[in-house]
Amino acid sequence: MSTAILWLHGDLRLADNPALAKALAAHDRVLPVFFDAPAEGVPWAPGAASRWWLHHSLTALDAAIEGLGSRLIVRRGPVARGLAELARETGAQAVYWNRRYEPAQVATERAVEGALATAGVSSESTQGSLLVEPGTLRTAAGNPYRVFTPFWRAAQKVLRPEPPLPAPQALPPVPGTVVSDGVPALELLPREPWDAGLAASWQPGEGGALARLEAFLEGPVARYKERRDYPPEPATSRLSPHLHFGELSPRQVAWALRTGGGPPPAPSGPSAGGTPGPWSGSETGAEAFLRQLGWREFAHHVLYHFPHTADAPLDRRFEAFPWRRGYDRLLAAWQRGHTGVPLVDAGMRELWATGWMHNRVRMVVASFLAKNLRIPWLEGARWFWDTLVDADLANNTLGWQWASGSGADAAPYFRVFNPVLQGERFDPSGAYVRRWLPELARLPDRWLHHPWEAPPAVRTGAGVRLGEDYPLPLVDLQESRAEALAAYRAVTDAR
DNA sequence: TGAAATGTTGGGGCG
DNA sequence: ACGCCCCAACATTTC
Repeated sequence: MSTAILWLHGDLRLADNPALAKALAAHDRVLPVFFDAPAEGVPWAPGAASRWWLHHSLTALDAAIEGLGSRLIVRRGPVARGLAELARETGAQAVYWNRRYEPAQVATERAVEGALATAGVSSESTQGSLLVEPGTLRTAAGNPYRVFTPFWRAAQKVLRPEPPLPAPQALPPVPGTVVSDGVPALELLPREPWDAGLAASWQPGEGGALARLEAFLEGPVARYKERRDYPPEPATSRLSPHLHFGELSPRQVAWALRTGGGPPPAPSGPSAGGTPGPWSGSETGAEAFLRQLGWREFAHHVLYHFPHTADAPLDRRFEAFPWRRGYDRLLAAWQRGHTGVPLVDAGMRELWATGWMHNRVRMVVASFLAKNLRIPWLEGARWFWDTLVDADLANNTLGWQWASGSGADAAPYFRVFNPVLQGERFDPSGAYVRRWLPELARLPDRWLHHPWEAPPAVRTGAGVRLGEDYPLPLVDLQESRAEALAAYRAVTDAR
């Protein structure tokens, strides 16, 4: 009897899992194992919201695996030694996993390969978490892409629609002698019960992921292109945490977009060089959403090639940026949604309450932190890391580098969002701000996004006393914008 | 996947 | 009728 180990590693699903399929095809027995290696103090160890999600996702996965006649083995790290020991215990000949591309994950996989080689066990890794394997795309000059548009153009040339692999109908049982610590032993849930808002907003696990995908395809995707930028509307997919934990693969999403999300793009055949992109004219909702998956690809690609960017600017000139000093009070106000700028505060409160924030608002709050407050973007990245259920090192890093102007893509430093204009443009009815800032709900639309400029009588009539019911803005938007531009100019001029 | 300043144009009020 | 000015609307440039 041949035995394989399936090391689950950021791919908490049974459908479209290449490592699982490959292991099942080649072995009589497949032992699914998850390792938690929560070394304290390690940079970018999972935050509180991620740990909450992981607990529930693992619990769901365990139940699904039991439904197929097996069970999930849960153990504590370190992974390399743990896998070698499990192989010795069970006589496994091979370990299968799907590759991941964050710097620490790459290092862990190298360590696993070394330990398994020493133990005489073979390593079998497959690609399942991205549409395009990092390292395979290069510019004409042979460099990794740093700008999204040419990256995505190149990616589309190699992308082929592929049907996802089906989930197995059954799994061979794990021998009773194999010990699992169980999910609760990982102590992933918060001690203080602050997670009610998360539980009300999300259903972690493969079932929840597929349900969310189906709901998106049945409704919002058709008008995704037009509505995705409007925070009060339920126009986005909310698939990000499911994708992060691998409860759903991008290949499943891409396939569903082609087959179930409106008319499939015209078959363009094997790419003829020189033809315009498939959606050079009018982009459909499905295509616009696929482009967002493209940003996820791009983020992973950039972090893979520039691993220092998780902690330092991609553009090294920005290491000399004159950040504000002594910003504790301002940072705390931003984190809690007490900046006095309604769209910023609404976003930060949505994040705290639900573990998620609309993408348009993420850009606005990030610009406000890095530019108007001139607080180091890493502080924002760390807060997002701890509070987002979709916290993902590649996406978070790219997003913050983009917003701070120090990183990838053609995002010039001088792009400073004006949160008042952004509010008036993307939340014109004020529904989003009123939902998250009930203390401002009675302000008329005209003043909702800048209450400090409202006539006193209007504020009184709406029951808003600035400085008491709602704060005055932490900084003057025009002044702080000018200061940010001056600071950025100082850095970018000094080559 | 900006915002603000600056430049240009054209309609209309008015002397 | 004509020129002048104002200014909204739009385009371009700059940060």
